[in-house]
Amino acid sequence: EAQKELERRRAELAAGSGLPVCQHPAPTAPSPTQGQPDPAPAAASSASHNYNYAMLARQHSPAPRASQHPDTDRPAIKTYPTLNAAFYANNPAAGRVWYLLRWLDPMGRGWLDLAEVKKRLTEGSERVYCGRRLRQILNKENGRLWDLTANGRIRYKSPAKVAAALDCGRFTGNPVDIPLHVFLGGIKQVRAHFYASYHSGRKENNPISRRTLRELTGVPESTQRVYDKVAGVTAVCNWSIENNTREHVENAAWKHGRGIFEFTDWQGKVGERGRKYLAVRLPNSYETTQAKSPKGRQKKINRAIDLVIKRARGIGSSVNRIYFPNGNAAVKAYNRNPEHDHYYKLALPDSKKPSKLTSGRLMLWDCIGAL
DNA sequence: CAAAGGGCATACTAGTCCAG
DNA sequence: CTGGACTAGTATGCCCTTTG
Repeated sequence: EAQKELERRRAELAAGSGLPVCQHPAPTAPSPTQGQPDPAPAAASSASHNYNYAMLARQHSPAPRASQHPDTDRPAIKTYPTLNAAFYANNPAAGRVWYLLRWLDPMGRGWLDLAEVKKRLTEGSERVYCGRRLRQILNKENGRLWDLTANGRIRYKSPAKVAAALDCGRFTGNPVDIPLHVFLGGIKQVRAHFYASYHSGRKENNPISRRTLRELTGVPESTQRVYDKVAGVTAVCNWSIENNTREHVENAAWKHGRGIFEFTDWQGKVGERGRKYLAVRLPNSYETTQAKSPKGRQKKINRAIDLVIKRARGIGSSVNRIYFPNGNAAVKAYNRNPEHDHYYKLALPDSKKPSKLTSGRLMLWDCIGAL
């Protein structure tokens, strides 16, 4: 049946060597404008703006928003993690379509011929839905993510407008490239990559607990693990090393409860070989295969969002732990404000031997405890 | 529109483990 | 009642997608 046919096509895409995608406005060459502000206009910007951007795009030829995925050399779509989280929570299918619309409009005109869109997304190598399903999605988000106009066009909205419509606030972190084939795959894959982009867009991949991730992305812990596998996110196990003087033992026990355990440093990563330390497990940190994308127009988008949404900024909840790449930075920060636990990286991770526990890497941290 | 099948997301429990 | 992650299994119900 058609269901099977769809499965087959997706399997092909997943196996995807070569990927016969997008012959026509295909942004194949690496963009010379990469790293420059993204010339994609806000969808609702004036006609003259559109004209200028179009000229610009024509001069520099390749697509403004689409870039090559460095790992695979396959085409990718620039996405915004904040938006991805909002799409995830609201309507991932529509989010997928919105990104694909931008992909299908490499000039960034802000509108597309509806018939053409339907054709591309329901037939051939970019097929993601059957005609009816696509219609449902388009109708449902009409006025929110795009406008279906009387003259047979679809005018998709700018990132800022979409952010306002979804009420997701300012864009944080870096934009993230998600390979095109992900958008052409199953909805699970799309959701997984929307989730993973949170990790990819973070500036430092410091430890962060599953719980916090749930609060930030809306993805429950068990689902995060599933998505990690789907989207190629790997967890790094983090342990904090405490000194094992009597005073410290009591201190650590008081602070961490039963979470402490004894760590024997056979390899001499911390000090002399074989010495024993108290250790505490910190939250995982995560590594992804998705590539960061240049910030481009993000500042402008955020400014536009601010015109719409007024919202308090800064750290909302109290922070207990702060992470630093090295001891110097931690000490400096600690001297400024000793009210938090300051952690810094102790040893380079052992990348050779995956442990039973993590099936991945291990990172050791030292802690300058809060006063 | 209605229906249907299966995929998918999610929650929950229970238990385990804490370098190689 | 202070850690945090992971696995596996079970259960449930929604959603996705297609079709009649």
